[in-house]
Amino acid sequence: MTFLSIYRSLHRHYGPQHWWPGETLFEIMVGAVLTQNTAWSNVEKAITNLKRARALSLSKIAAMPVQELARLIKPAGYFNVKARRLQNFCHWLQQQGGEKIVQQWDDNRLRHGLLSVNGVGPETADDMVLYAFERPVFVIDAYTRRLFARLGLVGGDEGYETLRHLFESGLSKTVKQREEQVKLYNEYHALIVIHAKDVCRKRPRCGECCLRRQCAAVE
DNA sequence: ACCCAGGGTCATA
DNA sequence: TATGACCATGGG
Repeated sequence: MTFLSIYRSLHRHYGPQHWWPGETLFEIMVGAVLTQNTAWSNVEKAITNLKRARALSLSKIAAMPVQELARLIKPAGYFNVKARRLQNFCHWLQQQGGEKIVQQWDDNRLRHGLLSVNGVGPETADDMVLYAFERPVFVIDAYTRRLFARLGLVGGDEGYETLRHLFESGLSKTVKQREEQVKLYNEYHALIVIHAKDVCRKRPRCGECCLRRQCAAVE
């Protein structure tokens, strides 16, 4: 089995996912913070609240009292933490001159810039880099670790960057074009998440295919 | 009633 | 470097 053959199997089974759910670049970035260790259905409620309050914009979130922001995003959980994180991120983005400026940066500068924000870790940054800015980085999340550890392609306890490079180099042998990489990484991560949810709901704690925390041999 | 989710930070050793 | 505590809502 290879990284590419597994992708093909997932794609054949589930079909294209067209991620990320979100209408604008900014909405995708907000969603990336809100979905930290949280079910997407809860994030949707929070985003709906922001839209209804006409608060889903860089300037609004940056200027809003943090308490008010926390109230709006409450359904997403960890609302006090995430309100601070969202504002940290928006303040940073404003200081850089906004999306249009940051969009012109090269991949590495963009990634490191995002990572410099308190509350934006590797996965959140890469969600933004891949899905909002359409740059070729492979997103590593808990499901990805568990699934590929199960399949025996990785150990599972590697660091984030190590894993990311394993995936990227494993796929770059056949997919070399930058835009093709973006599409592939985009679909691949989406398929992994869909697959994990699918398998887990069907067979909780089966001890074999299930990717929940307690099922997985790793962790 | 329990398990967990598309993580990240901070304090401690 | 590596653990552990902490954050919190809502669905299965």
